[in-house]
Amino acid sequence: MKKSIRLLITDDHPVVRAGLEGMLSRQPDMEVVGEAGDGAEAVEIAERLQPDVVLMDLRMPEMDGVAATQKIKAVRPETQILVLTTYDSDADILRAVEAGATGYLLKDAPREELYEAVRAASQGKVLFAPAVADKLMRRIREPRRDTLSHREIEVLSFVRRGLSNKEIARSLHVSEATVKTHLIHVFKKLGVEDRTAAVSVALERGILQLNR
Amino acid sequence: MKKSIRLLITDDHPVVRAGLEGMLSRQPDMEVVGEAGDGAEAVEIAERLQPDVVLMDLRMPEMDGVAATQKIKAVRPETQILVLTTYDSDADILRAVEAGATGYLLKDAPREELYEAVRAASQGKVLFAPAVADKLMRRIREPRRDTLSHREIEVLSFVRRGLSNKEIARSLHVSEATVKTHLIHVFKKLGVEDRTAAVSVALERGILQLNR
DNA sequence: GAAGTCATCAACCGATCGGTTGACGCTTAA
DNA sequence: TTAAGCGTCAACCGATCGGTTGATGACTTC
Repeated sequence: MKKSIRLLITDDHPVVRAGLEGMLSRQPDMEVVGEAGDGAEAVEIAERLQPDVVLMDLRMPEMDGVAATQKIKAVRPETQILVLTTYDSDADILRAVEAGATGYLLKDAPREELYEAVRAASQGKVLFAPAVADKLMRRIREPRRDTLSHREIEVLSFVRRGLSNKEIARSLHVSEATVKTHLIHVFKKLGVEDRTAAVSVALERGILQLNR
Repeated sequence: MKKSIRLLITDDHPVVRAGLEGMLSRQPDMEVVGEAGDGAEAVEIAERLQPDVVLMDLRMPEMDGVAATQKIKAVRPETQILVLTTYDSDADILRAVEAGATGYLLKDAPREELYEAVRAASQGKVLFAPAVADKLMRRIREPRRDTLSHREIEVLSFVRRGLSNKEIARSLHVSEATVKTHLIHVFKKLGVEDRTAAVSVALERGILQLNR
């Protein structure tokens, strides 16, 4: 008899946890050993139960999926993290991969795709949802002109809140000229022509978040 | 023996459908008679199976939850629609209620809350998640200064895409002065001082959507 | 040590934006 | 019918923005 894959499910929605639990525990070669409702809980339980694969949501209270992934990987690198989320923004995908995720699935994936992904992850194989793989490929092909620096993102986040260049300059203790320079760079990188479109594109790509 | 509540589950995520199915069909007084993956399917199945309560997601391909709710209510008004979604934007809530939803729950609701909501809905009782009720109350208390007219929303959606006033004027076949007037009104209604903040606030409140 | 990126600043330009005031016709609600 | 809201437009103003050129120093990377 094959040893079954020990799973930890992490998601802040009880409905989703129940769904995953039901679907996965019915597979003969899988076993759900725990559930967590936020990132902090996931880290704690993963350490205690040492699952083979952690299914990880990204947006959660307390600690988000990326941070939790990093912590789990730091403590026990052989734990495989399979990100399962609604969001397919470039920024989310990249951050998850950088944090050490073994795979990236979208929640609208059909059941079979999910099973396969869990099995692949348990063997350390890297597997992405087709839509996600697409995004990654495109990102690699076109030289990423949209890698904003920290400062640029910081300035853009003030723009999002409706501050003028002058106000941003005061907030950051730099001159207005500096703010303008940053923004011009942002426009070029994002391929837009004004601040409003820049904010819009940044939100779409997940460079900025809607809440705060 | 009490007659059990006949349920139709509508959600584009297989995982969520499985979760709801598992949780609800385990309740002695409930029975899941069908599942739908989009709005169009929901309308079709609801007509055929005549469920007591339809659990309805809002954002779905083909036909969104609001449209599906309207159609189902039009054909068979005694069907109770319980909206179950991730989004709690004012605009979403209002549109759902206007379409005839009997209740509005968020997906992060605990199991018990869900069970109660289904039972309440089956009797035609109106039930909202606490967070949702909060939003509705606040909306009623503060005179809604932010009810944008159709035209204003239209103009704002062009602004979001980064068009200048002149370009918007051309697109809508009106003068630039008109566009400016609309925008000034938008700023006042949303309580902001420039176009970028207006877009940002509109996105937060669900007046504009990120995609398209 | 050269090349590249990043953050910083200055001075200047024309275009655009935000705001005001005032106006007209239309429809809906009070 | 009076009021209110909507959509349309004009003319005008000062402030802001987008863009350019050019420059400096710090820090990596090769």
